[in-house]
Amino acid sequence: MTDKIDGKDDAIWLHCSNSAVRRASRQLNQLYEDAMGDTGLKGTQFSLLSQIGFSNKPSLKVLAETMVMDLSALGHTLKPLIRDGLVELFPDDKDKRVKRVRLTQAGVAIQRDLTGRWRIAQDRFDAAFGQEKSEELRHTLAFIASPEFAKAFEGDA
Amino acid sequence: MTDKIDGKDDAIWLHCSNSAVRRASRQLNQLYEDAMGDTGLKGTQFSLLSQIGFSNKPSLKVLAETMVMDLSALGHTLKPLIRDGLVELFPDDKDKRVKRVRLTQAGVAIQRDLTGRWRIAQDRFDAAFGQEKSEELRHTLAFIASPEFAKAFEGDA
DNA sequence: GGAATTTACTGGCATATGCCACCAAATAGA
DNA sequence: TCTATTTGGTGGCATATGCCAGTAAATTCC
Repeated sequence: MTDKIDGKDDAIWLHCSNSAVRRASRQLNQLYEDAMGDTGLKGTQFSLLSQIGFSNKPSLKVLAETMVMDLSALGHTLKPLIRDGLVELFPDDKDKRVKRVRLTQAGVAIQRDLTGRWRIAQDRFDAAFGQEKSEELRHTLAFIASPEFAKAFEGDA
Repeated sequence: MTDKIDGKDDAIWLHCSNSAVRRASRQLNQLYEDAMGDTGLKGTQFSLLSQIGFSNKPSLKVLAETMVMDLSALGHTLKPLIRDGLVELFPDDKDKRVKRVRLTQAGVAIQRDLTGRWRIAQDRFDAAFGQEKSEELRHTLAFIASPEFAKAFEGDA
């Protein structure tokens, strides 16, 4: 039964929510980067810069949890931003294990610039998808990304 | 204004659909891989194996488009699967530029095994999220991943 | 207070993805 | 037919992410 009838029978992303989300993610990444593109910064980097801007000097741990990212993945992802002087790490006063993150001046400037470009992309998304549905979708996705959802997914028994 | 009031003011994923999808994607990847985990294969590899199984010896180009992936990215992603003998490439009869993909016997077996494990994860997702909403979400995401949506996003003018 | 355990990061390794430069085959044009 | 252009893939380079194995600092337990 491996080879179905012939051509485009079925598709994994119509059955698997994980595949569906990843696939949509690739598309959006494309669309948003086209719209913001020429700064050389990626969509993820914009997200990260923005979230760091929104936050108050978060520790790597906290930022990673917030972003629903592995701590080490966050560390890796920050490297190019640190190298390019957009972000900097500094030690916590109380706990010497902890490193906190903040935007540099350059980072703030870039983030501001990116936000303008991002806005265009987001407006296009809302136009194509519907403003209301857009917001609803983001909330839905935030729920899926929440610890409560993870608990419901795993825990229920 | 870089540092807002204090703690958890706002979040980029509540404003940016792209960030929202990526973040949810990270969570789901985690959850699904935990549930399927011990085969050593990733969620993406399951998607790919499944889609190759669903398709009829697609060319790399076609498969890439179907998966909404960059052609070269697909090539890279297939490498470990080819190396491990789950998938194989073979030339097209007519067009010597074209390479087609298919599962090997081992690939078919693994895919079958993975499908069983995946089903558990998907059932948990449906249970936690709601069967109906789950299906609806997949359709929504398929729409977002569609060329029509890309056109609407870019083209409208 | 000192050993055992936990916590926050780092570094190495592997996959996931994309862009760009290049190559070869196929196709359009003259 | 010969040349210019288009197409389908590959390889190199860079970021995105995650796991695992340390490491050092903090906390828990005698």
